[in-house]
Amino acid sequence: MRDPLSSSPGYSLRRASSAMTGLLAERLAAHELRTVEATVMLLIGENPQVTASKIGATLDIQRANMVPLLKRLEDAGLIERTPIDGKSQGLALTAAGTTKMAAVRKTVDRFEAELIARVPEEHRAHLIPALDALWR
Amino acid sequence: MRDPLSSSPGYSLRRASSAMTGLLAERLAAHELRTVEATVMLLIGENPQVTASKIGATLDIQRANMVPLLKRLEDAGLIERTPIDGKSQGLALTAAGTTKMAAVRKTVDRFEAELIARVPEEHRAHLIPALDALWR
DNA sequence: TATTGTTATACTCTATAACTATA
DNA sequence: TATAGTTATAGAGTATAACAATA
Repeated sequence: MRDPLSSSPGYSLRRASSAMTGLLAERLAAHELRTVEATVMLLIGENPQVTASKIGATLDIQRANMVPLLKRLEDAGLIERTPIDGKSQGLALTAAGTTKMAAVRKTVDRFEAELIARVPEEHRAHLIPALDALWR
Repeated sequence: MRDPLSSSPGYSLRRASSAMTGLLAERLAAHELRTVEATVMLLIGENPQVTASKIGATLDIQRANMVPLLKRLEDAGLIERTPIDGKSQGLALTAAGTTKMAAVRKTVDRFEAELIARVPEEHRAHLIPALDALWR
C-alpha cells in the first residue's frame, strides 16, 4: 500500500509517542498506576506540600480533572492532603506512597533508558532538544 | 517547582506529541475533520479501492473502530464504498472528498513545514530517524 | 476580583467480546 | 478455518460550565 505518511514528522511523532506511552502504561500497570498518576506522584514526591493547582498547571491537567485523579491516589493510601489555608491544601506522599515511588522510579528509569537505547547513537543527543523545541 | 521531568525523553515525547497533535487538530477543525479522519482520507486518496481492514492495519486502528469513523466520512459525502466481493468493500474518495483533500493537504503540508521549522536546524535531520526507531 | 477545589457532564479515543457472512 | 465488516459496550482521557468558599 502506498504510504504518504512515511516522511511525515507529525505522523512519526504521534506513532512514536503512542508506542512509547503504551509501553510505559503496560509497565506501570504492574504497580497499579496509570502514567498520569505516576507522573503526579513523582512531582509530589519532589515537591512536598505542592498544591493540586500547581501540579495541574505544570502538567497541563485541568483543575477539574485533578479531582478524581487525586481521589484515587488518596483512596489507595499513596498521598495525603494537609490544609495550607482555608482554600489550598498541600499534597505529600504517605509512607506507602514513598515506598511505591521507589519501585515506580526504577520502572520508569529502566523504561527511559530502553527508550533512549532504541535510538541509533548518532541521533540520540538530538532527540530531547528537538522534541522540546516543539512544546516548551 | 522542582521538575524531575525536564530531562525525561518519554515525557518530552508525550508533551511534544500532544502539543503538535492539538495544533493539527485545531487546524483540521476548520475543515470539519478530525486528525484520524484526515489521515484515513489521505490513505484512501493514495490507494483507491483499499479496504477498511487494510487501513486499520496500517494505522493500528481496530476494525471495530473503523466502522463509525468510515460512517461519518460516508455520511459527509467524502468517501464511497464499492463491493469487491461478498465480504470486502473498496473505499474511494468521492468528487467532494477529492476536492476537500486538496485543501486538507495544503493545511497538513503547512503544518508539517511549521513543525520542522520549530526544530533548530542542527537537530532537524535527526528527528524523523530518531522517532521512527521508536516504533517502526 | 482572582484563585482553589469541587461537581456534573459530555465527547473523543481506544479496547474487547461476540455475531454474521463470506473467502 | 480465517477474514471482513459489524454491533454493543466499557474504560480512559480530556474539555466546559457552574458553584462555593477563601485569598
